[in-house]
Amino acid sequence: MNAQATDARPRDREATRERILCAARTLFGEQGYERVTVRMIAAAADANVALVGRYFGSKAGLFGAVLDGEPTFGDLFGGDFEGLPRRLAEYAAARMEQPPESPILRTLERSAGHPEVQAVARERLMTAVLKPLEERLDGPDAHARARMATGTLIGIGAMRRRLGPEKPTPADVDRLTAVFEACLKVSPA
Amino acid sequence: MNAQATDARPRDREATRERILCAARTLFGEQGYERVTVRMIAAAADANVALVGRYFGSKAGLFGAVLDGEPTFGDLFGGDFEGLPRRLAEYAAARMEQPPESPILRTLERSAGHPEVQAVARERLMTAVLKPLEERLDGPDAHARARMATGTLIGIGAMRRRLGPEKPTPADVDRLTAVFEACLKVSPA
DNA sequence: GCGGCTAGTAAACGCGCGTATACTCATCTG
DNA sequence: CAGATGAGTATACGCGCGTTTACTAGCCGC
Repeated sequence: MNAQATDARPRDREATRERILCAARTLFGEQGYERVTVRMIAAAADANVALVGRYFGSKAGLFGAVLDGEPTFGDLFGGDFEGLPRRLAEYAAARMEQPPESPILRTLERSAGHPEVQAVARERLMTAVLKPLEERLDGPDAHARARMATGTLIGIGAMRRRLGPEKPTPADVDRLTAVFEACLKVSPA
Repeated sequence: MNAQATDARPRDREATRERILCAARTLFGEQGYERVTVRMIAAAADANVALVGRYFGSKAGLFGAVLDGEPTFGDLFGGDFEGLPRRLAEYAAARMEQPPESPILRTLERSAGHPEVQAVARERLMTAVLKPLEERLDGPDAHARARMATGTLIGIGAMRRRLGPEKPTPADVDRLTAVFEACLKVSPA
């Protein structure tokens, strides 16, 4: 038997790269860009620190790669327009209840820091959330309405982060639905 | 005339302390706890770095002193309950338009970082915003409703920070009013 | 079987951070 | 005017960060 099974791992650039990316996704999602160090990521991925630099160029590059891999909100926004506020409400409620894996919003809302990352974060926020939502909206003020709904989503996440998760009641989901309806409505009352 | 006016400053412990505190308030409000260094604060206050330590014990202590000096939201929440959503909307709209001085929300929303500061930030968010608002609300779910409105306020600030300020139209204020009404209403629809 | 490409490693570099220390000198008291 | 007090200063310490460099060793084609 060649050495022990514990420290034997086949050399595999792709697999290692993937481990690093996965660890980064989790940690960035949990703690945001600034608080996560490349050493933490490397340790979580059981890889060497230098490999982060080699495979992703820099910490910011790795962050960008993480964002690139995040799913779009197409499925959320895609259905019928009538049910959109309710779907957003249910998504937000789910986010309220438990720390999510590491969706784009959480990562972004946690990474207000380095200006280097602000650019990529803002660009991603626009292309992945704001723009798709905006394109779903008819009538005037589509941008402002999409912006308000996005802001509400972010705010709910921020609150959960500050005050801890909270199990939403059915009344909460109803209220959230009303809030998103108010956000997206063309002319308020 | 004794010496030049440019580099002559009377030795005044209180005044210097105040300059540091003021600079910290501005910088923390603009950039958050993590991104602001004590050297930046000292430079902005035209004071020596060591004085920060001497007068406030530590960076976290200085942050706490800043939060202590921030105004409460009593005036916003204090008026008639009917007009509360509109007042919140107008406040949020004003926040959308231009970077505010350094209100508590901005400081808090920017300081998600160090756990040491998280505690004081959360406590402050609760005592200065969430609790006062919650106490203004009658009926069930007061906590959830206050939480949602607070989250919306934070979310709007977060959006402005990400995407830049944007001049809100009257329609935006109307929409915001509707959103806050939806947040605060006892039973949605 | 062996040489070369390259995945993976170890260690260090330079930097900026928060903080602590030792000092200078303006101001006030007698 | 002389001396004490303490506001203000200059500087260094230790640390952890992102990054880089020089090296080791596993795999693959010949």
